Amino acid sequence: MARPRTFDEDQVVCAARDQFWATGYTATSLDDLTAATGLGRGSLYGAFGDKHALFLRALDSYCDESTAAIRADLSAPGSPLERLAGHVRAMVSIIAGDVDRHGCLIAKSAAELGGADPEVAQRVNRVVTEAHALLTECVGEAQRAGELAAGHDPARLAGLVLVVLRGLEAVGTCGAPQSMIRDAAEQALALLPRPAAG
Amino acid sequence: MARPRTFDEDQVVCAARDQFWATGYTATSLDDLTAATGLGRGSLYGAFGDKHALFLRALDSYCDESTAAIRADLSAPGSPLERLAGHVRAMVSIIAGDVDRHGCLIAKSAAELGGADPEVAQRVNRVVTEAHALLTECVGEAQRAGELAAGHDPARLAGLVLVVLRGLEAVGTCGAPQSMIRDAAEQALALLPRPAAG
DNA sequence: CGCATTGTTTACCGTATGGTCCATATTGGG
DNA sequence: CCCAATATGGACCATACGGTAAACAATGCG
Repeated sequence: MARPRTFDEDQVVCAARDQFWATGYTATSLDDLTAATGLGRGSLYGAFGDKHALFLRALDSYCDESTAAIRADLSAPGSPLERLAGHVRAMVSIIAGDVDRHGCLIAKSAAELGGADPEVAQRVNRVVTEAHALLTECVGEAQRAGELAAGHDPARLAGLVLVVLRGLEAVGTCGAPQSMIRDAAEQALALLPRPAAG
Repeated sequence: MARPRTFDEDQVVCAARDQFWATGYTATSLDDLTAATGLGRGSLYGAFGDKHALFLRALDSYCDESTAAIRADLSAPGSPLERLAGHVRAMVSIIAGDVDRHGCLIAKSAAELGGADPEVAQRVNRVVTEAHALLTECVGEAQRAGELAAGHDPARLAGLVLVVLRGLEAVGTCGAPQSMIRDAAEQALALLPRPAAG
């Protein structure tokens, strides 16, 4: 009935996301996007609307993958505390291995647009809320398993873990050495309140 | 001998800094800057060079004030641990009171330009290094005063505190509720390793 | 009072921007 | 084979961008 598309929409969103990730929203031009995706302006606008809509699509893709990665880490094999530690260490690996200093697209978008763009702010806030919920669940499990002290509100404790995780990303983006990032993560894990011995 | 300037350079840098702070480097136009500073393009370029140089001046101003604020908090009256806690709570107040979601200009600049602009990266890294040094000094004092457990490397502990501080800012920028920010800060302070009782 | 020197103002420049339009190409249905 | 329908690619548009230049204003010195 009509000419079929020659591209895969998800692949294009992925390419656009990498471009936005590397150069930020404002500093990414339409020419950058056509070059990154291989699509002409007409196709891009026909399929996604405009630059801002494409960015939201790209951001959504990143957010979905981030949340899925957290969920995967926290539901991996192992005890609750092992899974929590595994997630923290996985984040450390990503942050310490980020040679290009692209940072996290969510943090980057929040910094660049969060204050002025409600659609971005809403997405960023949603990811943080979901991450907190997942961490809360895992902390609760660790408490019930006797790996962490009961008597602490798991949501509050998960909030601290979330703050540490975002802090690791932030200092990494600021160029802190890998050793500081690894050390801080291990200290945070070690200082989580354990049950009284015996 | 020559016509005198009609503006105060520091005041102009301050106005430009606020504009960059609000809208970011790339999204701030020359027109925004002339409007914010009240100066014409000629004066701006005559006094500062170009947009990038003016941004670096603005960033330097912000960095200097930030470092000075940390130093002031950590050398306020009170015991070392009280000063450390005072600084953390001061940061919490700033973050929780940031209704406009401007965030921290250093974090914002690091996110937007840190990966591509070595001059920005260097400044950001310097502030983080200085903050770490100041925190290390204060943590060491707290250990010597018996408020924190000896036997922990003060630099490592200070790294964790720095991570938590930057994390508080990051989650604040992401729209986390004030309660989470305050809670996380208090938990972090409470979990710092104390000397064994007795 | 000139005059050199510097600051200020404004018009202007070339370019890059986000976005649109249209001619062309490719499909399936009649 | 033609037509409706959608996709593609590139020319094109108005505007906004960072930056420059030149005319003009204000100062101190001689």
